[in-house]
Amino acid sequence: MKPVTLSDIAERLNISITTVSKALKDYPDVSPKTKALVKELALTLNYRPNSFAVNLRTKESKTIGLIIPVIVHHFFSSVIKGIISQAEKKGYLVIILQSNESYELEKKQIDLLINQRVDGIIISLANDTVDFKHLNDVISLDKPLIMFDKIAKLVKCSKVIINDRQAAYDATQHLINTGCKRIAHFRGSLLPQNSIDRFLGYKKALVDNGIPYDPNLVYICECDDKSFEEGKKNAIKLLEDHDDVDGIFINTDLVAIGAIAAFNDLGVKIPETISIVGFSNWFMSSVISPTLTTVDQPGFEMGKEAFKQLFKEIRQRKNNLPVTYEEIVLKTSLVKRESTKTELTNRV
Amino acid sequence: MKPVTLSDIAERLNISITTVSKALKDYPDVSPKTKALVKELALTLNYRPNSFAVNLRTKESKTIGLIIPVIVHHFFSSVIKGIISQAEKKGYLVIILQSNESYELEKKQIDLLINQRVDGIIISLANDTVDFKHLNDVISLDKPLIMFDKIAKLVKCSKVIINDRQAAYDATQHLINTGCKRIAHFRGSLLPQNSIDRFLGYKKALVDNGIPYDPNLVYICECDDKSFEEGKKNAIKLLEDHDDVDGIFINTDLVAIGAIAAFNDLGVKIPETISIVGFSNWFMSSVISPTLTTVDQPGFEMGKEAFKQLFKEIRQRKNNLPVTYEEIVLKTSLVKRESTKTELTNRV
DNA sequence: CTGAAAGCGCTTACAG
DNA sequence: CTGAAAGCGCTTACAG
Repeated sequence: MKPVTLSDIAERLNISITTVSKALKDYPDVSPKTKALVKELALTLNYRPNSFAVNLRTKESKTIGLIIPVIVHHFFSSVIKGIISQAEKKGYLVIILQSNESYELEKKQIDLLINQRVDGIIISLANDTVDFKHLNDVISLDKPLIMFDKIAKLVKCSKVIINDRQAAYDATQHLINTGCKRIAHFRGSLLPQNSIDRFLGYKKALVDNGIPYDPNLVYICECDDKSFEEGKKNAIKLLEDHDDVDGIFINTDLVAIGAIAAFNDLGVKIPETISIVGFSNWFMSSVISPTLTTVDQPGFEMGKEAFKQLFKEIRQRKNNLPVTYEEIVLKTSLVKRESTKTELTNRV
Repeated sequence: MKPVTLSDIAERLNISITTVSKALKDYPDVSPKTKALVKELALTLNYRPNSFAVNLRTKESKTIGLIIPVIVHHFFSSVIKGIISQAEKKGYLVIILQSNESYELEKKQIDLLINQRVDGIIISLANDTVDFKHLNDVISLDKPLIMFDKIAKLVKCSKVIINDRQAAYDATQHLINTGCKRIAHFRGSLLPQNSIDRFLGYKKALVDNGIPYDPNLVYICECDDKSFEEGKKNAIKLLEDHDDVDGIFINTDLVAIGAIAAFNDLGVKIPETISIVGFSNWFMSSVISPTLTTVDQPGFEMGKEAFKQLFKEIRQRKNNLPVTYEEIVLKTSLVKRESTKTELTNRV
């Protein structure tokens, strides 16, 4: 059964394709009578505009692309949900690709999306990403690009982020306020901006509180598929290397949960012997034992904001208005749970 | 900057559009010299075929649609990953929609995808879905449709599932083998097929072991956003209603984790007082305390198989071959952990 | 109020 | 080996 076209309707009603097209789109210069006839027939024939033809004519696909490092991931799947829900409201569909934290794949996927002629792209960078040519390509093609979470500061486009440095500072300050004196940090890979910023926030909090920064207390965890294992491994290593550590600020909840598992196995008491603060507030963190103190990162809202900004820029470009890049910084908060002690009162 | 077209290349080289098109697609009837020239220029101009025009001509979009009930969900996000990874290999992109377990939304989304003219659709039904007209519409438009996990038995299309009944039977049998005599069941909503099948498996295991089936021991949990809370609530209720229960088989891990949280709070010992078996093997289940015995459901593989079958049917239709619907049943296994006791040996 | 016509950028059957 | 031409199904500026 071939799909119904405008010309099928035109033929049946003995009018022109032009008029059918205009009637369906409620142009003011079509008589109400004709409109009614056309619309009725379109309905009974179950007419559906051929999106391929519409796209070709309008040069728009009402589709956007999303590239994320990992899908099976509480934070990122929340972002996906935020983007999709917002896109749907505006009549946009979302094509999702997973870079697997690989720079090479990410480049290929950007290319795929450009070829597909999506109306815009939202991306969170792979840990691997060392070069931003592929991103600048998108911009030079005048295609809206929004980065979120793992961004590249040097790329000129809008960004949706949190204040990673401040959030990390506050998390570390909390450890200090609860009496920790020797605080380690499990950081993420070296390249991602947020991993750098969280590290800097940790360091600054120490220094501001007169605690010497000791690079030996900083462990790197590759936050990919094996985050949990990395957390376990590094927790054990930390204990061997530095048995005087009494607190750890950890880059990601999943790594923190690995550390907790290791400490539970070894009989190390949390928070009495070692306090732990994570980052992201995965759902899991509220149900493990002990529950994890962590930074709440609003994934769903970040997704929503990312799409909203993208939509704004798509419209601006379409109307030939100047495009303004924005840096949208969302609020985070520290969720205090069992993995840290109560803050001491009246500290100076 | 306008995108480069075939005619731009043709003009520059003073040859026809036809020849350019054929050269780029390596038609045998173009001279090697011309091919080389065309390909080189295409490369330097960074030519990208206009997918809208290609789609219009070929009537294919190399894009498929995926509708899932929830995205922030370990099982479903694993399926997404499986589908996307497989689709990418075959050059297909995936548009993802979330039905939020709503029948109305699901209907709208099917319509959206048909309008978008995706090459095929993969779906797991919403709990709400009572009627299958929208699905039969897809089929009558001769568009490939694959259902997975939450399927409708009556709809004639390929399906990727597990043997829910058998898996539930085995899970319940395990509770019996570990000495449980009075076993409750937290089931899912009434409509979904897998929720029904898991219930039937539970029931059959009881009967086969000479344990009377008691409908009062079956609690319904709406497995949506609030699964965890539902698990908590029902666990408390169960304890009030029937303090002699010594085992529970629970429809979904997240609900089971809620139940565990409630029992931990109340000081009810797991598995000594009550044993618990979940379903799905979420990552979380391996890190909570006690770790959860559960049925491993291969989400990633289900996604891969679903796409493979879809791809097969797309090809069959394209080549006017008869389309054969298949029911692909993937293996599950019971993962025994701390929430159940060791099986008694030499039982008859 | 209606419609003929051009054109979006491709692909492909056909002629030479 | 090359190319003119038709056509995929729309939209829209323009003429009447």
